[in-house]
Amino acid sequence: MKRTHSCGALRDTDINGEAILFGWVQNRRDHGGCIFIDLRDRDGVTQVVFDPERTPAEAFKQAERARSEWVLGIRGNVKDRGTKDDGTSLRNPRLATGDVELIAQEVTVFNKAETPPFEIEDHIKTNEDKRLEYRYLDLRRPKLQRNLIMRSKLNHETRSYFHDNAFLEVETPFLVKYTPGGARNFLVPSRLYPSHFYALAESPQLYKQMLMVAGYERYFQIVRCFRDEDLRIDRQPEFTQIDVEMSFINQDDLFKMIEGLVFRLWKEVLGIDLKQWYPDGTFPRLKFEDSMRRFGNDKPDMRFGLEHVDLTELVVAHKGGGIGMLEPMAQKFADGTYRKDLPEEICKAMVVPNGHGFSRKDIDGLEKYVNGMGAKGLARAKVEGDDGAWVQSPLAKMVTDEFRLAVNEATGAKDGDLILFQFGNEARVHAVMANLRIHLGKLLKLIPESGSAGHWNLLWVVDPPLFEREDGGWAAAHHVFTRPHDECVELLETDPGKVLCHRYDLVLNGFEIGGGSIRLHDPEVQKKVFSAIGLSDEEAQEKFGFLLDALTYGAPPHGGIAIGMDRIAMLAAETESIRDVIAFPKTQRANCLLTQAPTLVTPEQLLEVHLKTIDPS
RNA sequence: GCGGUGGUAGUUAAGUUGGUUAUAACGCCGGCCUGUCACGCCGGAGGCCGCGGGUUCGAGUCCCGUCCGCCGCGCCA
Repeated sequence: MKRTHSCGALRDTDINGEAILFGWVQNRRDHGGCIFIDLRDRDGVTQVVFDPERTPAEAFKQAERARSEWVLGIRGNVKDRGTKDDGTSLRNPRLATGDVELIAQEVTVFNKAETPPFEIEDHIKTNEDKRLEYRYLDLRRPKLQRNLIMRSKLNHETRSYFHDNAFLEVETPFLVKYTPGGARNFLVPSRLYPSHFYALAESPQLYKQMLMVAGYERYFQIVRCFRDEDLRIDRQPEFTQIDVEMSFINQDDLFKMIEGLVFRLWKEVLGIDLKQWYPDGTFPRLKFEDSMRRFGNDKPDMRFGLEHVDLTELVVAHKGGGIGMLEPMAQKFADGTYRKDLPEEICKAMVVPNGHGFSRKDIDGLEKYVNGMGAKGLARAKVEGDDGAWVQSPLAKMVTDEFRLAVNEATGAKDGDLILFQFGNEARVHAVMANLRIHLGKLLKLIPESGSAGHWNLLWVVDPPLFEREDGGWAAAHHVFTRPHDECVELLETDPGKVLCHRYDLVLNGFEIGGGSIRLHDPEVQKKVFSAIGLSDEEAQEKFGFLLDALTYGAPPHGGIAIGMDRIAMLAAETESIRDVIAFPKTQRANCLLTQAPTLVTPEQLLEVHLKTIDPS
């Protein structure tokens, strides 16, 4: 018996022909006379009819015995589904093959099946641990099959696009030298060198730069990366990047190349023309500083408003505006402890239009939410009447009229609106307000809980600072080979916090789907960067010596980007978890419920790699 | 590391102030049924209530510990 069609192939044009289908029993409906079996493969489902008047007795007996998930081969005649006696059609418009059915003539049972722990259907609700334990069954579900088929197309189009644009696909090592700083590495003990370890590559970053030095000019790779950090709904310990690096280009050239890729993927894989939103083929650019000010993070979801308003200057001008909690902060700006251009503390507000609909209980719920984010509370005020009075607000009794009116004006809040405030540590306020904005966006149904709702908002976030605060000093906010803006180079020594750099993130509907930079290839500037973060020449040499050496042998100007394939697939599949686009994902505690990895190993295995383990208790 | 939430039949869930034999739906098994397509009807089997301790005459329910799933914070250059 040889298969002639997939289970999703038959159409009314095949009527009166013969077909042989192989697949799994999706469903069996026994009517005492007729038996219907829905046969499923990765391509679809076809209804097979066992009719005592048209099906040989031997095949009919097989249908009586068959059960869910048995693997069958069925030869039969393709027939129109016809009509009922009253003339209504028996065709099933919900099925791609619903115009036809297969009248079984011969059945081969390739395999029987245990009753699966859950049904192989999209609509069945099963907890994720069970799904992961029986992942090979979960993966039979049409939804997951669609996701992985789509992901395969993303891979294919990505390769095709880069080959069309003269890129070379080059593989790089997974077993690499441990590099301190950044993400935690997985360690792999060396058998040949006692006490020595490889690290699993957290990305091919340094290798792709060396490929540029080697003159390969255009490199890409769809590559697995490993990071031993705690997991999230969009993070796995091993994940896939589209890794890209180009020589002799500037930021605009790189953007153009990646924009072309995203346009192509959406067109070819999803059938969506992004030109309807981005007619000139480019994505908008938003300065990091503006993104932080308006949205509180560097990956804003701009499908909706609820923008933040920075009130720090007002707080300072009004010396706290009568609100005791704001006074220490105002004082520190006044006496010069805090710089206005690099504030350590800020005050932000967000206006909920017509927020009077929020009850005390609703707002307490919001406060509970932000407290979970590390906030100390949620100051709020409902604006009422033509004079903009604040009501239902703990601030109302303290606030001066001048400050209240100034805040109303700055935020644009008017009668019926609700203002929410956060103040304190800059990073904390941004983070809390950014999360609160998303939370409210979903609560107010400005964006869906998950998914695009048919709206793809793409942008570049550009020009972030090169350094971030750390323990009173400065640390590299990105990798240390990020090129500062030329006009900022002298600030490296005088005012590192003000140095901006050629780093960029690609953002889609509030998810960072890619990030990269133009690299630093001038050894003099590189030294100044190391110096600013307190890294000595020796330390730099120890950590990155091989790349620093490489850069001295004629490095071309170069830059690149890494794009998160899992996140793109997740967003494109309109699913809320990265696990739905990965065939064999791990749990949030990085367990594999299917194989039980990680496991203990025997003393002999440990001895071979020269390790002793310590009982954590 | 921290916070939240959950773990009861194969699966998904309900289970009241602690109180008789722990429910339901789907699935499974058997019977009936010739047009269903998440078929329908009748019947049946199926339980370490995550695990370990404690309180109590009595624990699915209360307390302590622990393991696991999920969500978030920290972390992720």
